[in-house]
Amino acid sequence: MPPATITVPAYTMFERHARIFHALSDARRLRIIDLLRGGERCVCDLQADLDCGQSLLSFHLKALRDGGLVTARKDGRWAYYALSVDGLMHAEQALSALGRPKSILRRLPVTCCG
Amino acid sequence: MPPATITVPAYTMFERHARIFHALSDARRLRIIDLLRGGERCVCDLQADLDCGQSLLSFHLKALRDGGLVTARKDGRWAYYALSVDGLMHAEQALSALGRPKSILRRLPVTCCG
DNA sequence: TATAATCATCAACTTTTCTTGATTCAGGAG
DNA sequence: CTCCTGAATCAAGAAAAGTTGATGATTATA
Repeated sequence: MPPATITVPAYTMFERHARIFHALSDARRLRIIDLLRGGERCVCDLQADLDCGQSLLSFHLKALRDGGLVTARKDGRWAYYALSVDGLMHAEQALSALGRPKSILRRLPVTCCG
Repeated sequence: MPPATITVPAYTMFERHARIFHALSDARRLRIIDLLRGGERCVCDLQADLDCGQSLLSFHLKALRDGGLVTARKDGRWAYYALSVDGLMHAEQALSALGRPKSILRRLPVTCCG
């Protein structure tokens, strides 16, 4: 019998980064992040500030978790969310890489057409 | 006759930033940006590297234009795209603002529940 | 002028994401 | 245990985004 193999979805770097930016691509989620800039908050507290349904908020918090932008902590029957310094750092690194020129040679005018 | 008024859609800062991040939220678009890191490129050239249909590429280039991440220039029958330094800077500013603590006072533990 | 090439846009369709309301689960209070 | 509350998850529908192929505008080339 062959050894058991686990098939891991092979995400490219572009897919990983796209996932992070997707978490940031919604105005509601940016508002949530803005609220969390003030420090850790429980969900019911966020709900009051955002004036949106509970399940909708939960949906967006999940999107932020999946993107690694926030961390969740349960205490009793409350859930506390906070910004993930690591996640934000990854996002900044991904973004700054996009603007970095690839190589001085490649920057020379490309004569593909015309 | 009352003076003509132009109704401008009132985008919040969050909506503007969400639009920028949305442009970055797709792996294909990140690949395009990566190709443009090497310098300005015409569409037919990009198409060869991306191995995707022409109208699809055009669709994604439009998304990048709308997000302000790239600039387009027409020369004869060719269109040349390049990274927008301004656009990338805006994105970086938007992102770094998200991580900046709002105020020392607000960082004190919030006692909303429990 | 006629032809072919580049690229944007449109229409139709598929897939993904968002939204809402209901259900479920876990923990604390009575 | 039973009831209530905070929060995640599910199911179903609405909205948005992605994909494909066709059409059209513009411009170089024969």
